Amino acid sequence: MMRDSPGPPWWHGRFRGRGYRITVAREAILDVLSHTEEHLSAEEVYLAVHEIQPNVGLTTVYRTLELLVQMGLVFKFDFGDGRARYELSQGPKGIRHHHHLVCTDCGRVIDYTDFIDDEVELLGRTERGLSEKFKFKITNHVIQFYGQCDRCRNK
Amino acid sequence: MMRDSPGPPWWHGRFRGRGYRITVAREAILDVLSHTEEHLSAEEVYLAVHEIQPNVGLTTVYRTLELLVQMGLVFKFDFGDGRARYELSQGPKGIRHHHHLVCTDCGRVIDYTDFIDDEVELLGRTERGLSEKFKFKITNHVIQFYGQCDRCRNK
DNA sequence: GACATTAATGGAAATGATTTTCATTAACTA
DNA sequence: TAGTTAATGAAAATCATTTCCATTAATGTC
Repeated sequence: MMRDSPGPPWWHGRFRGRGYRITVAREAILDVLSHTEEHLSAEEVYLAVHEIQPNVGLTTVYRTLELLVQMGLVFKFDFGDGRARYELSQGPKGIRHHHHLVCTDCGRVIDYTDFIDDEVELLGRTERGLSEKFKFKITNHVIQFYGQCDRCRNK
Repeated sequence: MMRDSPGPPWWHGRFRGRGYRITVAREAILDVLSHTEEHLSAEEVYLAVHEIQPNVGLTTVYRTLELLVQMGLVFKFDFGDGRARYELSQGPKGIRHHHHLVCTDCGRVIDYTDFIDDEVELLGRTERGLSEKFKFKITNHVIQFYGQCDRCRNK
């Protein structure tokens, strides 16, 4: 994996700009999020953060994740297993934009990037149309497919 | 509003075919769902059902909604307000296929049918591609846009 | 139509994710 | 370095959803 570049993390500016403080807890949470490929739940983030900063509480993790979602730095998903899942929306490395394929039997989630270009193109067009018609300031979208994965189908 | 056609409701066959019983509670729940334009939560369905059949419990509403989702008769959505929302997926009247636009400030949800044809076309194509590549049996999809509605923007 | 079988039900209790409260701590600013 | 106040953490509260289990009622059979 690529080594992190030196100097202050890319998101410091985003925080300072809005008057948010840069704290140990926030550093740790963003560190965890930017070093995983998975769709972590709040508790999973908490456990991972605990390895680095044992005195960061679960409450803070929830609060911070919510803040990051509001700021647009993190996407929040519902894959139907009763807990929210979080994912960095972008980053210095420019995480590849993807959508999700969810198995309704076992809960497995597959990130796919195929067809993304067409999807993004259509979404952009739709977004512009909807913004105009309904006077919405659209900031985000979700596309997900649900079904049964191969493993579950052959059970 | 159009009067319901006489004879047994359209969904009786779907139930009988799978060996599910036709009960008072299920009749009432489907009745409520097929006479609303809204995205009801389980509790809202319960309250509406209570008007017709006061002895149907909340537990049964949850169970039935889950069953209907499994059967594909009902769609379950998460609009981010902490409770699931349910909507008849189709019906005798062939409810217009639509997608959702959600205000992240006030929670308002707008159903839109604009651009639906293009969306459905693309989704179909994507669905076929994904099914093949990942060996998924895709049964459903979700598209939603999030943003700030006009009212909330001018506050 | 009465009967047997068993799916379906409902109320209470349990669960579990997320939020609230509030006293304490630690970033930032002057 | 001190003052201001946003941020934190632990415990308690919330609240949607699920589980348990004794009871009821839908369906097929005689």
